[in-house]
Amino acid sequence: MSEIPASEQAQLDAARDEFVAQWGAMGSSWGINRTMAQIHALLMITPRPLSTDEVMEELKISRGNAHMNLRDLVGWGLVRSVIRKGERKEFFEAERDVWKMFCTIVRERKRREIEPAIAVLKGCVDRVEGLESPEAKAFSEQTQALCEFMETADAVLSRVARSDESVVLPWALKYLAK
Amino acid sequence: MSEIPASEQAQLDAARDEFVAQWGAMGSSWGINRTMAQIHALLMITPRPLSTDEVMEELKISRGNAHMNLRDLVGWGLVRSVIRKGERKEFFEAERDVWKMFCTIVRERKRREIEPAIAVLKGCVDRVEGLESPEAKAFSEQTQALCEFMETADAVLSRVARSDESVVLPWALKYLAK
DNA sequence: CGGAACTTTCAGTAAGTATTGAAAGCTCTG
DNA sequence: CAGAGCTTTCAATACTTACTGAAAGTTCCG
Repeated sequence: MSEIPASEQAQLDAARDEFVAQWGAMGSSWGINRTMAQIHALLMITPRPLSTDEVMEELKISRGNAHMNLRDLVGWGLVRSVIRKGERKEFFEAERDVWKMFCTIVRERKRREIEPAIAVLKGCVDRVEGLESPEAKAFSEQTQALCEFMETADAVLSRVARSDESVVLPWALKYLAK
Repeated sequence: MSEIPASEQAQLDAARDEFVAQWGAMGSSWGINRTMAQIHALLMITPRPLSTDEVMEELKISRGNAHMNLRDLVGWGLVRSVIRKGERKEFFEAERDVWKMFCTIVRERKRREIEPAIAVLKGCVDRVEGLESPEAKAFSEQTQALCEFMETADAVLSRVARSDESVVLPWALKYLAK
């Protein structure tokens, strides 16, 4: 049996806590709720599935909170639930491949945010069709430019996130990075 | 003098309000404060610089709020202030070129969010260097993968946002979009 | 210098979001 | 079909973030 000094364990625990806290803070600034980001962080760095109770315990959060955010993460496709045979409890495990994670996030944000935005912009463009005042012209031009931009972004992201390409992607991007 | 029927004006106003409201809502979901996004929207679709008072009036917000958010927008480089000769008031005008806007946002988010994130991740990697337990190994591998990912993203975005390329960019991306 | 015109700050408050904890719902098993 | 074990929901509440409005600060001009 190999030795794992208590001090090393403490050092690791501290690093893990730091990571979870920071990932949570980052989430906030990207419009993602702190707890959700923390749970995600915790699952990413834990090499085995965790139960709701373990998540509650680690992060000192309530059952309701843990439950809801785990569900959301599953909804995003970033976490999957695992049922062990013979156990009634549900366990959760995060996708650990960063490129797959990236593709998943791109795909979801595209669906949840970019596509609706395009619809809204198109609506705005339509509403002023045919108006002749200079103000109307300015409005129409700007909304149309934004709309085209979003459509291009949408198309580019579709290509980038095409799941069967997630193996090539790191390679391609690293090349792009020069 | 050309005719601009009141109904057309009303139609335009409604469309403008809709656009401002929706852009504000979009901002929220991207972690940007609603008012800031609304001011940005308003300035984008107004073909002349506006004063703080005009912004307050249009959006029905307080002076303090208008002021702070205008400052933030200037800080992001999305809005510039214009001083007309002979006038003491300050006016504000948004960048209208969507590709320049895009580059500005990329550059700022990179600086404010990606770079600090890389620093944090590096810190986490360092803290567990040399630890041997399997848990430590898992942690170290995951943080390292995230760190490399962020560095690649950082490099790619640097290239994309290089300001002198903002003319080629639309072309390049439209090509990428297939 | 006095004060008009405008900008900036910030304590207090309002509005919006996230969290808790307890109750209600399932589902399996004896 | 009773109840243990686990999940789900949600009203109440805590926390966070954004906004207001008034006061203080700056700049310019006669």
